[in-house]
Amino acid sequence: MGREPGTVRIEDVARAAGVSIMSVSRALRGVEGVSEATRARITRLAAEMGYAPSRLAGSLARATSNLVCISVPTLFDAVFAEIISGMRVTLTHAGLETIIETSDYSRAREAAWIERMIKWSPAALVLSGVDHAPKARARLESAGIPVLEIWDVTPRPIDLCVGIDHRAAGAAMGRHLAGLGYRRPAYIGIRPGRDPRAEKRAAGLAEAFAEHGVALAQQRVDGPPSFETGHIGARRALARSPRPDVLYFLNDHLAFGGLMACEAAGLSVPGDIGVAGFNGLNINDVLPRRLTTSETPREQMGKTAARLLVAAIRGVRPEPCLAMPVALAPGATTRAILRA
Amino acid sequence: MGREPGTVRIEDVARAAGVSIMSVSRALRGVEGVSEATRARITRLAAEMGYAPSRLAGSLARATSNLVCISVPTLFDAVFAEIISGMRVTLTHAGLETIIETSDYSRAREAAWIERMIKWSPAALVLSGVDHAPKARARLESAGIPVLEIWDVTPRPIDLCVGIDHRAAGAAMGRHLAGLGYRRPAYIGIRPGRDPRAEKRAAGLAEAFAEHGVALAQQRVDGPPSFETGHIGARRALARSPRPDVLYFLNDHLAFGGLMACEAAGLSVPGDIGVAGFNGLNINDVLPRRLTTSETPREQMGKTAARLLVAAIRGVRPEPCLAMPVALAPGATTRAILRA
DNA sequence: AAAAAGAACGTTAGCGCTAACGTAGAGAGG
DNA sequence: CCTCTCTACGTTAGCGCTAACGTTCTTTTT
Repeated sequence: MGREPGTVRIEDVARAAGVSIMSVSRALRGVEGVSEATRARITRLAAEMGYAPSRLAGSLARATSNLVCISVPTLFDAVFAEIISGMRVTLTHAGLETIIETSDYSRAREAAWIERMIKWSPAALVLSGVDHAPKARARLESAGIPVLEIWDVTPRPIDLCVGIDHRAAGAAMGRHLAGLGYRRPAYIGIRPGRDPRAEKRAAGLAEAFAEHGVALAQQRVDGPPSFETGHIGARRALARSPRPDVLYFLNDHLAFGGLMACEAAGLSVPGDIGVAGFNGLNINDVLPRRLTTSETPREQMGKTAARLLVAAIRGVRPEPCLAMPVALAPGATTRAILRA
Repeated sequence: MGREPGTVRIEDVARAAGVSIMSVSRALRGVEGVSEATRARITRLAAEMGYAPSRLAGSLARATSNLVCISVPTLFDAVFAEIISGMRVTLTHAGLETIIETSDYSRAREAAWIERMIKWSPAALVLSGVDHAPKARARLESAGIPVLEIWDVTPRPIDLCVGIDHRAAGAAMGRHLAGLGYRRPAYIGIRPGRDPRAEKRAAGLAEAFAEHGVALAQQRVDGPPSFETGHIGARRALARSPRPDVLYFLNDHLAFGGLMACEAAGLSVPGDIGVAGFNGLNINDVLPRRLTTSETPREQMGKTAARLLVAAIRGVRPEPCLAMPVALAPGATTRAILRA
């Protein structure tokens, strides 16, 4: 309850300007109901006095804050940093503040965080993916807060979703690789259940190869989705018999680690084995051989998502689900043409 | 002002429990003044009713929130993600919520953000580096909010600082490289003024070489601190005459890009040219030749910083400035021994 | 010129919570 | 038996702001 002694309150500005606090409130919020002359005087005075309107009080009075709470699995992967970066421009422009959480691929952590965030009366919530704890989904649907799901798509989003079709992306890569004549594919990923999007891509890949009567081998590594994990996964996959002829990694991080492992094992890429990743990270721009990958529009996805979200916050309900394009980017780590 | 219809208020819980709202408040906050039986009953009821105490109202009444606002230059670089990750564990455990901002290496953006954050009555602010806009510093000193500066050190922090001595780290690398016989060093970085810490490292390196009467060449690239920027910078540096015999990059990202550029140019590393970076990123774990670099304790720094910050929030003033160790990590991208 | 309309303010009543203080009743001490 | 103290509550008065509704006073309309 202690009122900070140095704090300038709206009342102080009102007194100094010789008006009521409502005029100050209206003037500073840019709301109608004050003459331009008065508004200018108040604005100047407020700046001089170093008045900073309390968001706590304002949000409490309006029963909603300008916070947009964003949950991503991790920030170690630049992918989510890029999506967030894309969103921020639009959100900041709309006067919204962002809170970021990293769930470390845990639904329970995401659910607990949602519970905490609701207490802030946020303007909106942004979740990564479309697979959430059932409790969390129920809570959100009853809370009436706009929810945006990013990075994945579903026909039944909570409110809005903007993402990519991971299964289709995996299938596209699968068809591409199968078309190049690969017949002993292996997927290198982390423990199942951690990253649902990666599982969908793997499933898509498996589907595509299944059309050729080929089964997908899987090599799981218990660890974070890192360079090192790809390195380990590749080493293990290479030790298998028969040796895979192409490795599809969870993402480009793992793929790069895997590429290093293949070369360290004395294998020629793509001569002896193919390597493919996912995302189109910028490490690709400096590699002597570009990684075969699928390019995802992270920044653009963020921008689009934020635009839709701002509209939703303002009461517009646009199309509920938007799928962004994924571009297959054949590189030099897989064959260029069908091998006879 | 609209009271959301579905919202459960503390009053609703109080009525249901047949007690006053203060008992509910006390019970749920774990404060003394309620019998254990009553507390248990209230806690159970609150959970059943789905009551979520409003942080807005609570923070307003207390005149301080549980928000810790953290500003970092970028999240594209995993370095800051790791520092944040280290801090979060401790902060979350202490019941603090984190807000993250990326300033994109702009003091003006940092200053504007500080201004916005003050309106939330945060429990503390965390800034990256010790070089801030003068206005921002003044504002913070008068606001009475605990401020933690991370990633760099200074004898005169705003409140607390936990970081590393970048000049010393640069000097240590300089002495190491000079000791290996390198005499035509070049620093590859981004536009001066963007990253003050990198400038300090470059200055340290220059100092060390100056002791041998050697001047440091500099190659600046106008761009983000990325793989690509290192690639471009290295290409340009290699075109110079005389050609440098060792390249010290802003960080490991640039260094890796530069390493690729050197190899693409047909140079042998470390035979023809040495390459050194900074940070000790985990990409190093999968490279065929480890990059010569300085390892920084990011996660540990975050943990330590958060511990100090929590203490400061609770009113304890520990040592104001803490320097963490930086470990020189000679790799295979520089000579192993002095060349005759 | 009287009535209606509109601009530019001010007043009132909260938003949902907590600090500080008040109070009733039980138990202890003399 | 009467204080005294302590526990377990309740009551009061805000925290700093905004929505909704008044109140002037000027301008427009008929």
